[in-house]
Amino acid sequence: MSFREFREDVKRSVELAIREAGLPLIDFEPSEPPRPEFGELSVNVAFTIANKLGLNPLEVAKAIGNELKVPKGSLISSFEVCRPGYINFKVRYPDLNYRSLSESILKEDYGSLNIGRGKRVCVEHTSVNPNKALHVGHIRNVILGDSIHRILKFTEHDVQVLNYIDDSGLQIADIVVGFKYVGFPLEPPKGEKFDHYCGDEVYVKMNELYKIQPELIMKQKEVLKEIDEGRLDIAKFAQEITRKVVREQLETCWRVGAYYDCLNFESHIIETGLWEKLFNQMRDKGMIQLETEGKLVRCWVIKMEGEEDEKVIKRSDGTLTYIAKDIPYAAWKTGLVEDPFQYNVFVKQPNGSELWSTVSGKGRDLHPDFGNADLAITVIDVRQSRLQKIISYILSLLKGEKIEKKYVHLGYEVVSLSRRTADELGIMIEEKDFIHMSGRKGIYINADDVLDALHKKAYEETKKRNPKESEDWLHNTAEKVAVSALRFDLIKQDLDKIIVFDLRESLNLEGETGPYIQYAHARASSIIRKADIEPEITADNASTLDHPTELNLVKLISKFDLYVEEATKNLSPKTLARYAYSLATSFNAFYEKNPVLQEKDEKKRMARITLVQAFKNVVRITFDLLGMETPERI
RNA sequence: GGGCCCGUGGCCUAGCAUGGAUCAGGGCGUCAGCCUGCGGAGCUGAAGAUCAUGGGUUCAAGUCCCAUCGGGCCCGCCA
Repeated sequence: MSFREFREDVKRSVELAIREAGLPLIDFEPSEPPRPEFGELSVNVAFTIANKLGLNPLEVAKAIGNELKVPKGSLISSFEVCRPGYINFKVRYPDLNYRSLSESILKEDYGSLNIGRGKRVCVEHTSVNPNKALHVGHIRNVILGDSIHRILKFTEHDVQVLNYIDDSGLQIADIVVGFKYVGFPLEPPKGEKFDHYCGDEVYVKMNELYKIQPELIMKQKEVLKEIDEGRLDIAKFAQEITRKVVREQLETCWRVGAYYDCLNFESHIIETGLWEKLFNQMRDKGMIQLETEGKLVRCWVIKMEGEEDEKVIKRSDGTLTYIAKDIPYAAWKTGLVEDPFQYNVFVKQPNGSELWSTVSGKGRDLHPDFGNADLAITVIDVRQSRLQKIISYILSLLKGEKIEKKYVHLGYEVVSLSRRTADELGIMIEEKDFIHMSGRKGIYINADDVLDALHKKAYEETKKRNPKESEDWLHNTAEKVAVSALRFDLIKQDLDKIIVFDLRESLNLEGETGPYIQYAHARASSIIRKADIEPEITADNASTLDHPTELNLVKLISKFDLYVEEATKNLSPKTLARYAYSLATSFNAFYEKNPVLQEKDEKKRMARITLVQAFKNVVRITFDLLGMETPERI
């Protein structure tokens, strides 16, 4: 928080000086200068003012500088008017050291903000069709959604995490046909997870079979209709299968540290009459029409303003399309309709929390409130952008006002496989550097397999460094390292960049990676363990921190809440991932140059110990916000 | 055909919503170094960039606007 105070000190005193100098007050933000000699903050408002008045920027900066007074008790140590027209400020380090370290040294909630107080948010993520296992691409979705939920919670939003389970689509019919009519055994081969088996074996093979035996497509349609209508036998069987797959998928999600509050089964949207209600509303408002001629005859369609084609929401055979069911769901999320669902606990999660789900028939009387959020965030890849826009458009029509601020599509680019990894998996790929994943075509790498490979590598590395530790401890630690490697790898870059996943490259645990940061944390932990003393920062010993690497680390720590704010406002976990990395780099630079335990000067030693402790605490909190762990030793 | 996104050293990437300071940050890879001090998953250094191209706006453009080229995606009675 202390760097924020410094920034406010700078801003306020400059504003005052501008007024004193009789210049027009223009809104500005102090920013960080490119070089350390220029201080810690810089103001370029002189350029804007000069431009407006047709004056020389340097003259304007000087005029402001002449009126500038450093307020007593502020964190400003000095300022200087520089060449083309900047006003540069230096921070009073001894004070920043003291304030920053005493705030950050132990507090669990250091850096938390209350910007979300009273705001109810639901985050929908994962939402993988329950006919297959999660591949790495899905993990990008899971960790994005999970990290955002953690960050929003940290900033005091009232967050609920939803996972939408499409248990009534064609892809479910595919595996049901496989089990019921093609004769795939219900039991997976020994040692294979059921979700892997359904996806890798049944689903992929069914899609090949349709080409050879077109009569199966008739079966597929039949089954779909039965599932939709909820007719006893097949529908019940489909339910059993999808729930079984969901349980297995959740294992993978939990493995990477993602937890949920509620599963929304698509079938319940029909069952509760929620779809019917929305359908009637849309029809009465004239938003949808029944086509009476043309190729879409007997379909109910919606036409978007400025769009050529209409979108089918109810097929001529009476079944519903995917988007149809998303409309009531979105309406429920944003509180446009009363909650029609019944709930029960689906499973107790490894973190101790209860995961609820919508249920058929009667659920529990007492349950948490779901839906009805001030802000609904849907995490889904960019290929869904158009559809999400349509949904948002429909919601706006239903509500009678713009809803863009309430219904947010958080889109991200897909994860593809590198040519090398595709080759190694035996996937044919021609002329391209990468290949997009496809569940149906069997082009993907399962998340569990990636995690297993990472685990194996991390295990070897950890064992080298901790040869005497138990197998249990080693595997436990290796898993934490593996998860941070994968999560960090998938969260560190911008959402609009395609990630070309290369298994061999991902196994490199050096450089800009999660394990690099965990390693720095483990080094810090080792120092604290050996110091075996209660860290204590005082105004006196804080002033002994004066090496550039010490000050740099203090400065970064003092800016934590500014990064939290940015990450929250932009829904951008990447910001915090980069922050964590810069903390670690900065710590390693400090570590290289400054002995802690060997330091002779007692005050200095204590100050450094508190710096190490503060670093440790802030990395831990940051990693926590990104769903990664920081073991004491790795 | 209509729409969206990307294009920064051999490869990957930050910076772009709020345009500013004659080193455009990192990482991987390559090469050369660093431990009788707290963990070498580390640190230091070197080589390597017409910020895709061409215009425009501006005192100032990697950042804003337009066009072009290259790559990806979306536009289904699939989800």
